[in-house]
Amino acid sequence: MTNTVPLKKNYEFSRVYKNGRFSASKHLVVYVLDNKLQTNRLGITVSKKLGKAVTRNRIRRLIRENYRLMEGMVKRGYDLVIVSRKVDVIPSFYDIKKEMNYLLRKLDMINTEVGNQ
RNA sequence: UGAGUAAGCCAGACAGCUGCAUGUACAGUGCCGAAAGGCCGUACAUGAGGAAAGUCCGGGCUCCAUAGGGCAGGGUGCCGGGUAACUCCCGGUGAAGGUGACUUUAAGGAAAGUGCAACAGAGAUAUACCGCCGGUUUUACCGGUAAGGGUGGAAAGGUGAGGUAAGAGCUCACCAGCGGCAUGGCGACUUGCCGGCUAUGUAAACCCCACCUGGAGCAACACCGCAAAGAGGGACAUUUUGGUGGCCCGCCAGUCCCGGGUAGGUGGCUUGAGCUUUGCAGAAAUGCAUAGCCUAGAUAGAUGGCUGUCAAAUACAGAACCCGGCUUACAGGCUUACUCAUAAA
RNA sequence: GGCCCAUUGGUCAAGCGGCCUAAGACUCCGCCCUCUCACGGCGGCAACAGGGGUUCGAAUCCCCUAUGGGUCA
Repeated sequence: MTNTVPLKKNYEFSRVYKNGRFSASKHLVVYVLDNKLQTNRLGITVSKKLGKAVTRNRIRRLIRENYRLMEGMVKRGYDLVIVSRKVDVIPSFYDIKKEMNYLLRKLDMINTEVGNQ
């Protein structure tokens, strides 16, 4: 993830929740806010209500891997927060991929020239 | 073959592509920096568990006094051993359960004292309702009695015989309980003999006895930087205030509180009561010796993703200062020893 | 990560080991009152987080588990 650094502080998350645009699907919610930087900042939220440490680690890793694979297509200069919603079964890699692609396109975050290559 | 008991082991593997963290090496005269150094890149090595979990105990470590005294509080509770220590482990004793292999066991003291024992029942730590026996002023009283009935979790040892007006440890035998002596054992205790003739239960109720126990926790603590403070207001003057924690003493300091303000970094952070092999001691837990090994260390938090093969494999579950235990969760598979039943030889 | 606390009807809650078949209030249901509704009156349904242990007897005492919450930089 060469163009992305982690989003760390609680007040940074709060700013994105309060001021940013969002879009939701079955398993995910994505928040986006312009950060006026050269890089993107990514925060992943998996609530303790979703399960124990192994389950939460699994979801977080799937989200992170999918973001890594489509990072080249995402526009730069934004703060992103991806929240996992409560579900009964852990979603698969391809579910996450499909939903993330859909949500980022809906929020106009995909760089079309790179995406068409 | 079936049923079971005990002890122990494994916790998907391999291959390909592609990511992450740490360490080591190398290079670019790339970027930042005064420098030390840091960032970026490539290669290689290593990279979660038997419970990492719950936080129920015990320690190491750090700070508070070098952890001191007394009271209070808390914990443990058959005996011996092991250990750094333990509410742990091993072996044994007693008791309970099982045909058995074996399992379970908070198992000191009720004769130091206090409390409690609802309802039922005549009576609950002492008693006389029905009854039995004797007597009389004969249909109800008095006396004796605790065999029998009934109540209860528990009714002043149990069974049998003698004895008696009827009965009773009143007497005897056996059993149980208590005390003494002896035997075996380090000991819990066992076995035997003798004695007196009876002592409700509850201590996971207060308590007594013995032993242990200072408090807090890596968000401890140490250092650096920024900011703040050093301004202002208030308290105290050694019988006070704070460190100090449930209290008192003792010790230490000369200041302390309010107000204002608080988004950083480094160390602690992994070589340790460590792991593996062999030998010796021991019944075992464990100890000693020898040889070899280095085996996660993150800081929004690293082990991931996809594909293929194996009959199937997403069981429970993710290190956060580190160890020793306990408890709880758990798919499937394997090994060893033993018991019972049935059959065959 | 560490240290603490709590759990009783749908909700808020009281409860000396036996008087507990568990107080009370709100809610809900039925009846009465009223022309009707509300208020009021009468009656009813409904709970000790789960599992072991101690005890004659446990909501209460002890242990384990689950869930919820607080606090520390």
